[in-house]
Amino acid sequence: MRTDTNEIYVDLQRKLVTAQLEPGTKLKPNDLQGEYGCSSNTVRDVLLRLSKVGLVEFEMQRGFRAKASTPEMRRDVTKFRILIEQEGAALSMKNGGVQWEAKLSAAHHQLSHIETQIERTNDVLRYMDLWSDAEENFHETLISGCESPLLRETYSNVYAQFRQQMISQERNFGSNYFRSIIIEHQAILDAALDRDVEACRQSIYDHLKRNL
Amino acid sequence: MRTDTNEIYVDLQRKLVTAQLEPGTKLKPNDLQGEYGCSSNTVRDVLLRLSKVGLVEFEMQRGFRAKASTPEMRRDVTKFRILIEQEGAALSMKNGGVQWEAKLSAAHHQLSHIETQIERTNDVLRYMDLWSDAEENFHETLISGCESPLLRETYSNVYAQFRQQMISQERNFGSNYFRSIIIEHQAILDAALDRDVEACRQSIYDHLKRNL
DNA sequence: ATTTCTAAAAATTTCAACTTTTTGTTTGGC
DNA sequence: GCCAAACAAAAAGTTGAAATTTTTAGAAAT
Repeated sequence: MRTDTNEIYVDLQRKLVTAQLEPGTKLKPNDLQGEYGCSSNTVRDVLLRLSKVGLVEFEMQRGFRAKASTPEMRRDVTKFRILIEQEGAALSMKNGGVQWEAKLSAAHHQLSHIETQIERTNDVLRYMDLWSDAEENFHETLISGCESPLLRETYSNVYAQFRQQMISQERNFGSNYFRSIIIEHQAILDAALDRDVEACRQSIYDHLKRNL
Repeated sequence: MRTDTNEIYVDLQRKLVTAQLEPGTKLKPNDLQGEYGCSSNTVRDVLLRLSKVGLVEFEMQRGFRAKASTPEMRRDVTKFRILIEQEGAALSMKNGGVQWEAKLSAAHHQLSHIETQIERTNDVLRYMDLWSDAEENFHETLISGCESPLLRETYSNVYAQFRQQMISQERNFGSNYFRSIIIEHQAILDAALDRDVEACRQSIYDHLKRNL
């Protein structure tokens, strides 16, 4: 009846990027242990692994806490995400083949479908999880042709941290917001498929600059 | 009489970046436990923390191994290091004050002193540890004015991985080698102090391109 | 000879008790 | 009344062993 360790990892990860565990919260293995019906040591293991992604801060003899969120950190993670995503996209445009174009096109189609639904129904909550996955998938697909495992892994971490930092901020989730990002995602896709590196860099910047 | 956990971390880290633990080696907590007079679980903790830096690979239910080294990975880590270092240096040149210039100048002075010694005496081994520290310090100081904790942390990890990947390769440690890098480090310093972003980007590239 | 299956061995992960360190509170001195 | 030392409570880290999983190796079957 024990929860699989990997499920604990995934569950904690989700709680961290959705701010169910708010930034700065102390994460005590002993408290969390109860939730999952495992020993505190197992939780400790999971938290160490989450600290690799940057969602959790670890300090020797002082335990763990959900990574803090400050205006400076939010600007930092945004700047860094822009850098990595621009570079990854540029490399993808250089190296990517038709297959990359196809995958990107598909990812965008799916994302854009969900975003249109949200805009029409104005029911953000209902589609939030779906949208989250699709957004991440689109951005990761964008850089997926870069042929650099290190860059991709770094991006994946930065994206997670970005979510974590911003989620508590984004109270601007009206349908206006989605009208904007529909256009922004489209601009990124168009530039990418055109292999217009400068336009793509610009549209990535435009997409994220509200967080600077 | 127990070894402090942090010492275990530092010791393993050193063995990893110096290839005393060769890339790809399986790292079994049970084997290493003996070396340090602690339980295997403590070693496990340390290895999880080292996997955050990217020196150790971890796979669930399959344990740990020193990160592998292949030509592709060496190229990847080099490309990525160039990217991060160029960007960090550019930002430092933009944001850095006199203090940054002073620290950079000092770091270079120290490094250049050691490199001159090595070139004269041709006794690489004797100065290797000193040189390693000075080289890392110079490059980290170069980007230290970038005002982005994330970029600095990423660089620190990438630098460590770079070392790990290259150490087994660099059999080109003759005095020719040091003659070259003395010039290269000087070029980086000069460009940085001149705040000539393009020249600095170029000299960073020139410094690392041999590994591409 | 190659593949598949099974049993033993080895390695990894989990656990709950124990030790150390940190944190917070109370008490006593100034 | 304020600071500091001592104490108590809580949290973090460590341990050795048990439980689980993966790997290895040998036997049986195709």
